[in-house]
Amino acid sequence: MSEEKKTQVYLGVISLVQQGRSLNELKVSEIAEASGIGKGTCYEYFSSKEEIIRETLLYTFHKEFDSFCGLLQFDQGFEAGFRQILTVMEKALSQFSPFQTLMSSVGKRELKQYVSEEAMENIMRQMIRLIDLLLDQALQEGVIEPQRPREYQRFVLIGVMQAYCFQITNPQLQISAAQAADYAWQGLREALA
Amino acid sequence: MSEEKKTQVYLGVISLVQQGRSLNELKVSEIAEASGIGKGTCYEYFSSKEEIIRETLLYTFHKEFDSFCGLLQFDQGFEAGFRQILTVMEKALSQFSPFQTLMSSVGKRELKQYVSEEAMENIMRQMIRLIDLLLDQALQEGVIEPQRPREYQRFVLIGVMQAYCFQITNPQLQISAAQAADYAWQGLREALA
Amino acid sequence: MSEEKKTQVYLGVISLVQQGRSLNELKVSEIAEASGIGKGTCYEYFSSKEEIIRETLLYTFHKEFDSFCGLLQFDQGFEAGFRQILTVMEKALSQFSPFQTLMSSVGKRELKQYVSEEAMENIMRQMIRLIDLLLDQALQEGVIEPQRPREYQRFVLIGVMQAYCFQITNPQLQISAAQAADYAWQGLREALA
Amino acid sequence: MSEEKKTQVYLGVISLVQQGRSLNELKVSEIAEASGIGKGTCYEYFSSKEEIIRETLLYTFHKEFDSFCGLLQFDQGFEAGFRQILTVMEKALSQFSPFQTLMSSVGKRELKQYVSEEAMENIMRQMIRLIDLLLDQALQEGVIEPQRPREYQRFVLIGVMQAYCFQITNPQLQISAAQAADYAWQGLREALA
DNA sequence: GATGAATGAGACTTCATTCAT
DNA sequence: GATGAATGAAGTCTCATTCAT
Repeated sequence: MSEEKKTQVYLGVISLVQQGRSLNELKVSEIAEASGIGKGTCYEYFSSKEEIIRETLLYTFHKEFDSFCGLLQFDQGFEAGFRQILTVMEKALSQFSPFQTLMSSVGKRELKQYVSEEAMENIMRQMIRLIDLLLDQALQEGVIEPQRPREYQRFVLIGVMQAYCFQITNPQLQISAAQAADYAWQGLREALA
Repeated sequence: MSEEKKTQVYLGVISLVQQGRSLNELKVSEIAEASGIGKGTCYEYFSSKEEIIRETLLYTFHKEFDSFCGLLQFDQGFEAGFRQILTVMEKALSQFSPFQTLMSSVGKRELKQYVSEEAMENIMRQMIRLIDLLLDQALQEGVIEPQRPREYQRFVLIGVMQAYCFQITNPQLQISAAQAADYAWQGLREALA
Repeated sequence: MSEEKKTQVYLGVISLVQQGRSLNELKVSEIAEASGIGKGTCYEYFSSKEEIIRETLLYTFHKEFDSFCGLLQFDQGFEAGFRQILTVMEKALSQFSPFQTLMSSVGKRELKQYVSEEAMENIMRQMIRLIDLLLDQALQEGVIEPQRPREYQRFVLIGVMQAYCFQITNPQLQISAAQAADYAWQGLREALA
Repeated sequence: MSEEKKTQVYLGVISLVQQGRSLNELKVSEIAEASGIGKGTCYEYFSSKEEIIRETLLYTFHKEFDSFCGLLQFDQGFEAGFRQILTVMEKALSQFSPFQTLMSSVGKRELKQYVSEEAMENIMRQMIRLIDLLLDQALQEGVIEPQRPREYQRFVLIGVMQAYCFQITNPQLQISAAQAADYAWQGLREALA
């Protein structure tokens, strides 16, 4: 069936990138080989190489975003949920998740070539909604003070998560993941309490 | 003189990228034309297209980093200096500074192809030193409490700066630059005081 | 099939050289056109222009050497066989056989670039073997005296054959092929009887 | 003076070829460097690269031919003179004389591109004249019988000289230069006496 | 539907030649 | 007269795409 074959191609592209190739140097012949299909067959399901890459990016993002959301736990309290997110992000970053891997091989500029402005905005909207869900839970549990404007709350949550990722991906800062998670939690508390 | 011609080429590349082209789709003929020299002349000063791009990245980064450092003010107090940095970053991001522009058109993966691991680490080291300089000033002025570990201090400073950049570059969050700067300062104070 | 396409290319190269082009001035596009295939197709069967030329030389030599050997007749006596060789060489030289044509457009120096030292030595070894076969027949028939050392016999046979070729290819000496063949036979007899 | 500079260039070309480069791969920049002059200066004395190569070939040939003729000795008898020629040829071949070196790097085909048909014929005429001079001396001394036609005499002389060169340049035949010279003399005597 | 041989546009790079100094 | 920086025509080779099987 058509969607299966397409997925086969997505997985081929992902495997190549995970082997260290960068997206814009992939050849159609490589993709076909990595996907276990013939070169010509790619053109039965996609109209061009660019479409293959664009759709692979979208596929990967949705897959990863869904699994990311699935891992979220709102039932064991905000702190547990927050730390769970950090863990998931750390795993994604250190294990080179498909999405992370793909993203690291395209610049923002190229990304726009592949993914429409609209798709990007949609993604961003979903992320903001997720952030707000988390903040709502934190408020309910009284972890953070209610009087702060929502914009500031978002600012802080984004900040600690980004700082966490930065620490993880820059070993020169010489902090363990656990230590960074504690700092993230501490920073969040102090800035929002 | 040789360095002048090279600079001419760097500027040609930068102008192309600022016109919206992405680094890895540039043709040598375009670069030559944008630089106002003949195609063959490029090869008098660089041995390959890759060398042109690599050296342009290094040139741009060093130029920008120097000018960034030059704009720092340590003499009017920490808060003024901190806000100055935010302003500079905002200007760089919103005006598409050459470096920002170039960076947005290469993924991390490609970046490694062009810039050696060692050069990357060197850059990171310089940034950490800069962060520490700022934190030292904040400590001297009593803006932040001395008992916190330096790692945590860095974590927070990086976090607010990254969050600030994130707000600036994602207009969907609907915050003005000034507002975001206030949040950054507030977050810094609350998390480190 | 792969070997057929390669042969198609060999024939293309040969036809170009027979039209007066010299090997090292051939362009891939010309070769492709002369072979009746697309430029890119050449690179499906050969990895570079140099490989095309090298393999064409080897192909042509083997083909010609085989047909040369096939024309040899050991069954009608030494003189008939010897004159047959001269005839074959004369035809090859005057009709611009593929091999002769190719050889005339590469210097020894270039030849070594294309054909390995080992291949050259192998060829030479085969030629010596051929010479010895002829000399053995001459000895059996009593055309030449047995007491001469084999090295001298070879020396003479090579000498008359080379002189014959020299006469053929230098019309200034104003000898007909038939006359030259008679001289070759006479010289051989007198020097070896 | 003009001729001096030209000679400087000839010597530059010769030195390059003696270093193993082949004529048709030389770059003007290399020739200029090897000649110790600027690239542009070449074009003050020659109108093109082809002219440089053509004139170098002519220069080298004439120089070598003259020195070859100069070494000939007609005053110590034919055998001494004949053997002297063999020695000179052997030296030229084994020591890679400039001419020999240049010749080995152009095919006959290329040679025609560089040297006019007329020049070639002229050279051949001179060689025939030389051969005839030698044969005259041999006749005077009674080394060879007078009744043979001149064409046959030439045929034999050319044959032994070519066979000698062939032996020298093909070590696989495993004959020393001295042995080959004896065979050459022997062959000449037997075929012409 | 699946394939991969064939293709040619177009990329990078070289280098003979020019010309301002 | 001497130079070499600048040039662009032209070469080799790649690779996305097509299409006959």
